[in-house]
Amino acid sequence: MRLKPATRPLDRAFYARPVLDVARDLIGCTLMHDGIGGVIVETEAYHESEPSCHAFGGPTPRAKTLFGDPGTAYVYFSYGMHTLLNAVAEPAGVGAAVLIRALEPTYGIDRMVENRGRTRSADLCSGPAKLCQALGVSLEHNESQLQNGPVRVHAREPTTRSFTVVTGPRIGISKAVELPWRFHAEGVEHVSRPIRTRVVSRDKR
DNA sequence: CATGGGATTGACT
DNA sequence: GTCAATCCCATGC
Repeated sequence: MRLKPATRPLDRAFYARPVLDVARDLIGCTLMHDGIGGVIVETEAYHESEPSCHAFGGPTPRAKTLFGDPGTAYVYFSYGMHTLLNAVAEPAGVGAAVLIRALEPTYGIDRMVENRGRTRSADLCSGPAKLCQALGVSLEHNESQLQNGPVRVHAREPTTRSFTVVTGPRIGISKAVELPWRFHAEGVEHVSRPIRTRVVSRDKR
């Protein structure tokens, strides 16, 4: 059993691309915090041009992070109790980010169990708030850098199996619900909710 | 300053 | 399937 990813963190250029590309390509990469982490299996894209994005109303105090440098962590508090983690994408000045929605638990699983108060693997990181709790990601990490900060995203590891990426509508929003901006690895049980979707990338690796 | 709405989750019918 | 918990932040007066 490995203790940490063998690959380097993704660099700023990875995030400085169209947010849909970043969302798709984050599938299969590894999210880490404090020795705890897993393979990203589900993401959603948000962009200032559509009303479900927090950047839609411009750079308000909360949303200003979204307009910052690509690769910045955007962490915010939702429903009075949940923390959600995003990776800021597109060039600085454009408000866009990728919500990390689910992981396949890989590193520090015993500590995930501790943090979550659940034992089943599929209950540890199968949701955007669950994975933050499992990894200990909190509001303090807002505006930290994913390339070299406490929370990092590593490039796809050679040992990660190949998979197909599928896409469909985003979850839990009330505006722009029709956009197929949710991505996940097909057939993975660690997603927040399986969906009927179309294939965008087959046998990715 | 007062109000209302969530990019969710877990418990329950 | 339904529903409450709980608080930051955006909006409006």
